[in-house]
Amino acid sequence: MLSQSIQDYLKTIYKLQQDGQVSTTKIAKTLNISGASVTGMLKRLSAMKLVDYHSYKGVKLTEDGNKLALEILRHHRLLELYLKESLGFSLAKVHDEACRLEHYVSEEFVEKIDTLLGFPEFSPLGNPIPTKEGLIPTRDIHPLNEITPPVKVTIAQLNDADGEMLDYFEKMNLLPKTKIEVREKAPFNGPITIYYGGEEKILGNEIAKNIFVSLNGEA
Amino acid sequence: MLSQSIQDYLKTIYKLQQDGQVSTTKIAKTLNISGASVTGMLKRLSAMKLVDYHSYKGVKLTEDGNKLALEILRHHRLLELYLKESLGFSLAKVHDEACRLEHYVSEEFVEKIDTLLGFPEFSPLGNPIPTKEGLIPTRDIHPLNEITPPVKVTIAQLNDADGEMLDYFEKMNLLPKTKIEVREKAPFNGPITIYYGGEEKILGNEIAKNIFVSLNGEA
DNA sequence: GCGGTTGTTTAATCATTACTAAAAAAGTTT
DNA sequence: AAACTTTTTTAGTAATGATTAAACAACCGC
Repeated sequence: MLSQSIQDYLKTIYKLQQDGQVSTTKIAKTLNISGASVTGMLKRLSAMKLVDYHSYKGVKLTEDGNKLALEILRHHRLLELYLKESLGFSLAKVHDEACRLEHYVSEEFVEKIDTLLGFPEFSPLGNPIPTKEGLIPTRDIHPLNEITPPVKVTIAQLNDADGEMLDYFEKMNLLPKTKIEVREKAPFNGPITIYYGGEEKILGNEIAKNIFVSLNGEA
Repeated sequence: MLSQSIQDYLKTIYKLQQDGQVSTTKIAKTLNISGASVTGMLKRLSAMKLVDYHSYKGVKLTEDGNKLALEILRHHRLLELYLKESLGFSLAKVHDEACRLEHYVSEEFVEKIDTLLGFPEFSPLGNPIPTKEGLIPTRDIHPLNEITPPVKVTIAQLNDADGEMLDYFEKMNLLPKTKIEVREKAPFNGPITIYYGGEEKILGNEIAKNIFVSLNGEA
């Protein structure tokens, strides 16, 4: 079995890959460790053929690495849903608990909760749950920072990469299924003005990038 | 949080303590590691004030160590019951899965499954589940090797220390609630002849030590 | 294209937790 | 009590996975 650490690297690289080039520093920041540690681990992962890594050039998951990352995500997101639905955990705590457990639940455990939950497609944060075969359900959603106002949208997905940001979303009540009105968007990646719950709020671009919305009300 | 390794040592020492003096070698055998590793760890645990350790004299858990060991056991046994009752795991797999997860579930997780299960007192293997306050439910049970035949008894508890032995119990269908007839016991810790499920079986003393039975039919 | 900033890698270290081999202490025989 | 056996500890080493400090590469502005 892969170490917890390696699993975390793979998961992180997978997620960062969706946003473009993956650099040492990005990984280091995401995992809150030093860049040097990342370099060291990337060499190991490269030797294990889980990533393609070339000094100063960034990393990419290999076929194998990708498959493993999807398995880990599957565990994580099924656990999230399970913790919420079956054990009544609050959204705020679901992510952290799943982050710890995902490395240690057996394949059988995951199968069992998958069945129990009726083979769900999305986590409570709206993230797609890869199937056992590595297929990822898709929806027609858009990052909030690319929405052109004015328009009414529904929050569909929150990036589950950053625990602190999730705390913020929860505090702000910006959760999946919430309907919001996008009122204004300042140019040059400026802040975005939205209206929901009877109030107007302003979100920075960086935050908005992590909120995905659907235009058709699908949550 | 204590490392998985430290938690395993504490749990092991706790269990061995119930059988008398705890030596380096006993711990090493139980955990399947070298004696030298144990010596090293005992020094660390001693420095952490979790055990009283004096070279060549054996170990004892301190007050603090005992408290932690009970917490770990609580996690383990509640998980066992949960995996069996709520997720339908087979008895055979419950132990291993719980062994892995016990180190990583949060206090809140444990509270939730405790409530869900109705604050149970015994694990599926019949082991007492310590309460949050560290109290241990008791029953009037006896190790099978100390039973004087002939008498009919009910299996109440299987020691959950050794995975392989559990496999054996399961294969032999020697599980809690099973009613058995103790027919004969050879002197000088000799084998014990029992009858159940329409057959007569002979158990070695070492095995019998790990089976606890009740005389009053209570399982 | 030179100098500075930023990002990345190397090198040396540390903490954990295991290991083996050898030394030392304790216990057992005779 | 001397000799032998068993148990335990010491000493030295290894793998993982993190660290800092320093060297090195890449990019950016002028």
